[in-house]
Amino acid sequence: MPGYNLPKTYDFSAIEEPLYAWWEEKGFFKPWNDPNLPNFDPSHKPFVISIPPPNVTGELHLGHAMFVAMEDLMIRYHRMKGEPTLWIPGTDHAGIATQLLVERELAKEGLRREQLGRDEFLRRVWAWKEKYGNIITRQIRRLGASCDWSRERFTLDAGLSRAVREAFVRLYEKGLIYRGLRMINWSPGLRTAVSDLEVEYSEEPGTLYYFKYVLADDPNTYIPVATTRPETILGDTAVAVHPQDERYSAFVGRKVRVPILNRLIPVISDPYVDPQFGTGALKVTPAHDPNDYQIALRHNLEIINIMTEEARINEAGGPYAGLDRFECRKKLWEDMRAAGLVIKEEPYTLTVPRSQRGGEIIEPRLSEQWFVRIKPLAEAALRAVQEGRIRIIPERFTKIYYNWMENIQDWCISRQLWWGHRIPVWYCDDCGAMTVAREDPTHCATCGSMRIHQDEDVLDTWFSSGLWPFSTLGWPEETPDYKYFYPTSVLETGYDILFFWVARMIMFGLEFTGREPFHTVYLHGLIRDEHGQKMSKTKGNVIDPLEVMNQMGTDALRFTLLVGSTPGNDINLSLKKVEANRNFANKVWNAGRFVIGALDMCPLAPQGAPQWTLADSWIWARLQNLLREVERLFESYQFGEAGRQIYDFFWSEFADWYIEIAKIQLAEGGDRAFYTAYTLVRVLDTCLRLLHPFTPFVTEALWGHLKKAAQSKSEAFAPKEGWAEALIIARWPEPKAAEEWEEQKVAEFSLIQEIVRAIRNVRTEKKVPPARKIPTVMVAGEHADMLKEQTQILAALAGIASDHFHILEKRDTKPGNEITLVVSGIEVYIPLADLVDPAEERTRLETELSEAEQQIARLEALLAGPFAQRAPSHIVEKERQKLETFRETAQRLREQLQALGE
RNA sequence: GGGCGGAUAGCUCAGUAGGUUAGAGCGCCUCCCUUACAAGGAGGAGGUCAUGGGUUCGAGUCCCGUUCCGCCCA
Repeated sequence: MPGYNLPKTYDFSAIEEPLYAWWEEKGFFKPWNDPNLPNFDPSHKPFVISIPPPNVTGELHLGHAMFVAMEDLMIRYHRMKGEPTLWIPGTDHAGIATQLLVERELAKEGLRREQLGRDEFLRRVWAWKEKYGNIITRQIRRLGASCDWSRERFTLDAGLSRAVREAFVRLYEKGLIYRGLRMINWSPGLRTAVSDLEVEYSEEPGTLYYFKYVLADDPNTYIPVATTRPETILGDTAVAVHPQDERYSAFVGRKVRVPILNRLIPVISDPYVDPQFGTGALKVTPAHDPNDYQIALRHNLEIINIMTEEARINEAGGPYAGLDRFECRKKLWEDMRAAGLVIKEEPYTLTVPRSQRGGEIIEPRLSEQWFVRIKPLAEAALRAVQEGRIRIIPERFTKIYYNWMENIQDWCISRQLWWGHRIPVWYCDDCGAMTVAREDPTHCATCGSMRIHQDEDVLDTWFSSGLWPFSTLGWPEETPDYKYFYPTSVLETGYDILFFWVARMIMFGLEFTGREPFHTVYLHGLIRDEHGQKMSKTKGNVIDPLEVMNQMGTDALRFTLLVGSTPGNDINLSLKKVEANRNFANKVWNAGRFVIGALDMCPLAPQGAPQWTLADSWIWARLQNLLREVERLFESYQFGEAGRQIYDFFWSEFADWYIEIAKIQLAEGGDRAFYTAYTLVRVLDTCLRLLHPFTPFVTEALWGHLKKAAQSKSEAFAPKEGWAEALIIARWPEPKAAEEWEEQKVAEFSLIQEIVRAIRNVRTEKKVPPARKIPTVMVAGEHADMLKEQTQILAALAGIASDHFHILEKRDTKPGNEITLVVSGIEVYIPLADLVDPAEERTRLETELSEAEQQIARLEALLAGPFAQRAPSHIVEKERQKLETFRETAQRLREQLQALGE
């Protein structure tokens, strides 16, 4: 009995790693149709996903687990459908994150990167990357990701760097990249610019500070002004009021004195000022506020920067120079209070810009940076979605995408970091011209001078990520991979990076390749804890996917993520759910053990043509229905629902009913046993295929055992197309149109199930010991023949004593002292004197009768109304059938009650 | 301020072709170690599908309004 040689419990820990190694070694992760090989056939359409590149120095979290599960599901599905399938893995260099990590390490040695110099520092980062860079990819393997590792890419690889260089130069040449002095978001901690998207705004309690702007020519008069950031007073270059504001019109054109510094600045009028806010007079700090900067441009105001890169006050701040921005706020305010310039303070809720990374307060800063002129790119990207060339799932995100694309601002792409793609721009020390080149230049393109130096900054990591779908395939080279695999098929990622990444890939893809980089965008939700809270270290509710896999297996985690989620919606993950799915994997394993064992209990070959039993036909019909459902759901990206249906079929129909009945059929021996084993093998085989994209390990392992057992038994158990080398490349089950006989068999089997449940129910109610067999008489009218054929099964499943079991068409003797059930018009009598209490029996029958009568009344009303005329006939017919059955049931119940009354 | 999502069993959620007795997992109650599986089996309790209207023969599902929770953008 080979089935029983398998362990009783599915032991994932012994199976996962070797299985993954085997898949990879066998080359199953590579597309079977490879444009680099001689037998390549370009006529097959490939299915391609490029992985959302994780941070090269990162470690696995549930977000990774989610996208790997989701993408591996799609990849395995398409691979099994026979499409040449490619999933390109890789990582990105994560400029800021990685640089921070290495700087932190340096700090332990008491070093700063400036002390090492750029080259030495970069050498250290690369060393770091070599050392820790493959942790994340190893962890991704652990999840079962079937990506083609021979094509792995890294954003700082030579090839991808070339793509970045090419992209930059092209945009520059088209005038879509420019350098300019702009108000940007500055991260004082990181000492670099960040993009708009990297800033988060949070409402926080703060203070509104009211103070006096004293008139230069009249020390006793002042304009009251309110601010949330008093330290910026040091950089004020005007006070602005609304042109129509009569309170202040007399002051316009005059000068006021900057507190403490005593600089004289003008009072101006500008419609931007909101007379309702604060005092209605606005202090203008052009170098430290985007709106003030605009005002300054309109009025030609002086622009005074008062802060260093680290947000300390610089020499422009006079006595406050050297103070941190918040220390300065306190000190200045105290000094102003002492000088009698303070009016009052009010609690005020402010909107604080914070760095998405680290959370420090972002400082608006006037600075020279590189920008992408985004409008033309965005317009094309907008059209691609509007015209349906790219579809976003779930659909509601298209609106969000439109909204962002329509209001997009130029993208600040320069970062004051060292780790990244250095901006390919050289400045001439002689003529001052810029040279922008694909190859590092040796001299100035304008004057020929050799005295040139490269821009110090690097590009935003997302700039290189935006090229990912094609840079990974060799672009700008027209490589065989690029020509065959691009455009890719589906881009799958979390909705939180729709703008950061997806939108930019679409813009860049269209701009550089002239094609949409993918036809479908599938967005998954974020993973939260079991009560919907965001996971965070401070809350202590972080679930480590590696730990979960160690405890419950990769399949359990994957199945939980896949089945517990719906497109675009967040998922609340609890370990209880993972545990339930571990149990499912174990259920599959054990059903497999049974089927494999069954092969030993049947003959090698049948004597005659199959005589399918009701159960055989039923499970087959249900399986066919499942195939149709799964196909429909996969096509509409409803993977979770598909998984749920497979789960339900496997457990509640195949395992709970068919396997139980198969035990009886196998015991019959002969052809019955053979065809039962055959059905078991076929259904299990099909289920394993359907489940494989969800739970690759347990299915592959079990399928291997099944294949071996079946092969060693007889070729008669092989699938039509023969046994594939491995489940991962076995054929996906294709659905067929429903056949005539299916409905009838399903209906008949439902009746069997109903009867069995009714008897089990009454057994429990009457506390009949499980082992006790009970006598039973069924009176089944037109169903009698059908039920007779199922005698054995009914007896076994309901615990009926075979030699006291009678199925009749009609009953002529009067009912005696017995329990009576009526199931869909079929009478079931259990003559057990010791169990019967006539009063109880009467009550039970009355309750059931009243329920039936309620249904009859409901259905009669329904069928008497407009429903009968308006609803489709098959729906009406269904209700008529129901009514008929209830009437019959009610009639039987009345007879019983009458008999009881005699 | 604009947009989006959610509200279904004690908890977490499915229910995306509208079909008339609303499902799962977990939790709870009863019983059972029956040779696939106690990570299991059998039975059971538990829901006016947030709310008010509308469309329809028929609404958890479609439309409009309201309330609460969450997210995104400005």
